[in-house]
Amino acid sequence: MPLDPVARFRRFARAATAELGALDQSFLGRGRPLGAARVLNAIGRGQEDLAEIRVHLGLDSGLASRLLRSLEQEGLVETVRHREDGRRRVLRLTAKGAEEFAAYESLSDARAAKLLAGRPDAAELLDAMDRIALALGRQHVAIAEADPRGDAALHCLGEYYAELGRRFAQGFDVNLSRDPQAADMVPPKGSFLIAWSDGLPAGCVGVKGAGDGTAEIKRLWVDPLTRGAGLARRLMAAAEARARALGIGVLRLDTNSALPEAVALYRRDGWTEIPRFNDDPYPDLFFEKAL
Amino acid sequence: MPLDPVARFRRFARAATAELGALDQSFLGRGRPLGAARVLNAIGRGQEDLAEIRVHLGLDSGLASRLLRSLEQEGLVETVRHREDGRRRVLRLTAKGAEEFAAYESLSDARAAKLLAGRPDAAELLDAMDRIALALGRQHVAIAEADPRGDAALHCLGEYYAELGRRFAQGFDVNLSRDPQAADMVPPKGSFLIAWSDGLPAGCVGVKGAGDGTAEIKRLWVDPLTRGAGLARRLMAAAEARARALGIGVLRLDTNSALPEAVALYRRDGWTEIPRFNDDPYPDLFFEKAL
DNA sequence: GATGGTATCTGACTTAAGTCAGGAAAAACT
DNA sequence: AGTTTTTCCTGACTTAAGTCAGATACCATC
Repeated sequence: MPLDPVARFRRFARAATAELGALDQSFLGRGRPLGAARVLNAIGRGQEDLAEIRVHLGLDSGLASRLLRSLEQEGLVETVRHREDGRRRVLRLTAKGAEEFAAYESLSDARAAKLLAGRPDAAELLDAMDRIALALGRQHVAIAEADPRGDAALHCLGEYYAELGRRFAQGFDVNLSRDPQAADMVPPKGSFLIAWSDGLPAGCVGVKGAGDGTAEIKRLWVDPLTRGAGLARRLMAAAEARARALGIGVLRLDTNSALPEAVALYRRDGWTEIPRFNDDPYPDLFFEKAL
Repeated sequence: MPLDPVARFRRFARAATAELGALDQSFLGRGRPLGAARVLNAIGRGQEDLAEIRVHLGLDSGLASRLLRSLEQEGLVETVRHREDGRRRVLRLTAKGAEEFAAYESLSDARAAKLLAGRPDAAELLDAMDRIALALGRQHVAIAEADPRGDAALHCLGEYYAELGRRFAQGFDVNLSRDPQAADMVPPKGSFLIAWSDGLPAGCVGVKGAGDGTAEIKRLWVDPLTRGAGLARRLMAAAEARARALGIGVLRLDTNSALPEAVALYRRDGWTEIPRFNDDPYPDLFFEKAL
């Protein structure tokens, strides 16, 4: 007697909208109509193209224009002519606008914290929420270069090491592996790319440059909850493109046969197996690709 | 480097509202303003008190009155005088209203089915959704008498047997246990109660009447995802109240020391241990309570 | 049967949201 | 250069949503 999937989904939808409606409420309470607050927040989250915002919020062009005008009159937003296309307008928060945006953010954060507080099962709840957010938001993952010593990078690497520890029969100790120096994964020598799912890291890859026109791909990791959507492949493609832009002509990498998905990906994407090129104890497979 | 819980929660909230907004859209598309559609759906879901709906939807009394009026003029809703309180109005869908409600339901169902379709990970997704819906909606669980042979009852009992199988060292085979005849759990002899979480069963308990003023409590089960919120206790209290109403003076039950939470609950709620009163192979503890 | 409280309704508002036709400026195309 | 397309703006609307001050009918209580 399994329950009806549609009924389960709809129960979820009702519960979520009932609770999450409360989060939308934080868009009120600052003396500004919902529409204007939504536009302000879209700009604050980095959308700077009016057309983009119109599509995203589903607004009529006249309405969007008026809402923007009211924000301008409040002194919260300023518009600059687009450098290449004079018809377009680039939107930016003023200092006052940024303050106002921060106020909305902290209202939302407070509501979220309150909903989480005092739940003994918060950890499992958050895991379930991650699963859903990542599944529903797969399309919106964006890859961007990041500091390999930043918090997001450390999160990704921590998860990566933990997974290797689970997957390798002998476990995995970072200290036994040649830890790639972060300095080699910063331009102009190399690069470190993170896949961002709505502001949270969901995957990473490092390009560790040798400084001689070659580099190694390191630390390819994808959050287990987002796997199966081709993110690893997108990360590899982004890493190759970035390497090319940095003037790197040959990429190498080492990996382990205990990671068959990764090995299959490399073979499929034009990597060729080569002999061992280091004495790291963990890898047993080595690949190369000319760019 | 764990991710910030608030950020995770808010990512979830954004992903969910973006996707679930689509479900709200099904409230449009039938040529009726959102407000009226929401009232119609609230009535269709069983809310028949105008004040209740006003609170639930957060409406001003004037607004609620007008929305209701427009539904009446469309011939979708009729109002009856409350039997006990003449100020109140009991709301009911007309045949035409029920049709219209069903149309909204199937629109929503179709959207939900579409969002689920083609997801290879639908099963895990639904588990995560259940967890969230049950955690967020704990307050809204309602206990009601149900047919012990109905689909919901079969679902609960299936889960119950499966859990016993996991918890008992020797496993559990329904056929070895004295299966309570469903007929003994139907009024006036006994009762079968289900805890409903927004239309889906989240727990159950049976009162198996002997017909001589005594009865046995059977099949107390709570969905693992809702545990820890006192639902078992509420179910037991409801079962006792129902038994009392059926003229039952003494309740008995058998249980197993492999189910310590249940045993603790019985002891806490005024049950006293008694000697074995049947030869069922599974139980090793026996309790009684005078009503 | 007077008093106070409750549930709903009515009418007169204000504000927000959404629609639509048209127009100006800039870009893209021919 | 002329035409078309794109991007945004403006003004004149309609509709929905929300507010508020009473009015009406009913209930409970003394």
